[in-house]
Amino acid sequence: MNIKKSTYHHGNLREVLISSALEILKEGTLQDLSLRALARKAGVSQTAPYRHFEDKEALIVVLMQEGSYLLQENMLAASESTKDPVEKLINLGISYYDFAEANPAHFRLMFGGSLENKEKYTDLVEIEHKGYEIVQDAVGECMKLPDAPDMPPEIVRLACWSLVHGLANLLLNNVTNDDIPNDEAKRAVVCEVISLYTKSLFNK
Amino acid sequence: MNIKKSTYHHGNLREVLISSALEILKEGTLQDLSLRALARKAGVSQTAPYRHFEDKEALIVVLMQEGSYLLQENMLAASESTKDPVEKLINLGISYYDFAEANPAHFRLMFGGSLENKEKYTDLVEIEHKGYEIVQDAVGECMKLPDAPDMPPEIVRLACWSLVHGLANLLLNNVTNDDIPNDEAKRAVVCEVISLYTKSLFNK
DNA sequence: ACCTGAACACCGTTCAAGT
DNA sequence: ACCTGAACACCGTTCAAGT
Repeated sequence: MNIKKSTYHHGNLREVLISSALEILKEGTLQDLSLRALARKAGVSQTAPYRHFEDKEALIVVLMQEGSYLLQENMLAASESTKDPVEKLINLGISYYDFAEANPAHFRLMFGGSLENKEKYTDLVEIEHKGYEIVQDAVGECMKLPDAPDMPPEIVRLACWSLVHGLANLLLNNVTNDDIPNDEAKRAVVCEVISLYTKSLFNK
Repeated sequence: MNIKKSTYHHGNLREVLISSALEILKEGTLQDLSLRALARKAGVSQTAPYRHFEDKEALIVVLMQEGSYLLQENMLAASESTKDPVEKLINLGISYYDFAEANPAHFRLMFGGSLENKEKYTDLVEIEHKGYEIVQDAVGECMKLPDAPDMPPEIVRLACWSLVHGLANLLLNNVTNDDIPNDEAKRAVVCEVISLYTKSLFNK
């Protein structure tokens, strides 16, 4: 029968801790994310996680990488739904917002300044770079349009990204006091703002 | 001589705690902000702050209000430096960024989703509303221009605010991996992005 | 190689007690 | 009215010890 008994404990504690952490990010807040809570969930001693993560920051880095993957998957799926370059860019922005709304804690962890010296984590930097490239490519296609602004594409990219990022943050943290009744109305506002933006930029 | 001896302790512990907290926000990170640390700084027992703040959240609300005042002062000062409506809007945006760069921890506290139910705190909501009005007024003046977009002004306001807010957040948290060498270069990029935006919106 | 237990220095918060 | 001290339930992290 060759039953694999949990050797000493799991053997795959690292994976269990990560997926527990992802669950907490899905359901709870950043405050709920602690190494001790993860250890408790896994039925393991408080100090066991330290065999797999040097410290809490190391766990956070992995979660940020995981978040980048998820976000990029969403963005790629959204951009494939059309051939028109401006629509592609719009869909990219909306999918960015959708990710933030669906994963608020994860989004905050990724973009809330959790890391003091991000440059240290080259893997993370590399993965995030792929996200930049997705935006860069989409903006690049739009810049070929006849009415595209006469500006360095990096500036246009940063502008597009800032708009969507700011929009997601403001709506996520309930900063705007426009009486937006529900999530559906929120999303409609997002579409409107993004459309206004691409129209202004590319005259389309 | 009528020397006011510190009655039992200070008498003005509340004010001392608030200004200590502001110091911590100025010099340190959000993690450094704790009621116990404030009590220690004031030379008072760990539980003394609870005579002046119901809980940590109550302190945070006061700090958010204080931050809104400061930000609004900066914005008003910046917008008074010119008569041109578009320049006014640009200066407003730059002053917003400058505040974030000069007060990163305070900025994160204000806009990082620190509060679960902000609606409960009517004083805070009211103060923040004044900030919205500053932006609203500036955008309103720009909307009178001949080439202004045919869009509800609330949408244009949210778009302007989102752009600047996103820009501040991305640069603050080192999310962009463009090799921007120093703070001066960062600020130049901010000016460039904001100018691009107003030019696209108002054709100016 | 992987995990435990005790320990240290932190948190927020409550509650009875002191002036 | 304002503050203290002890206590409880949490953190992150270290270190010696166990399997």
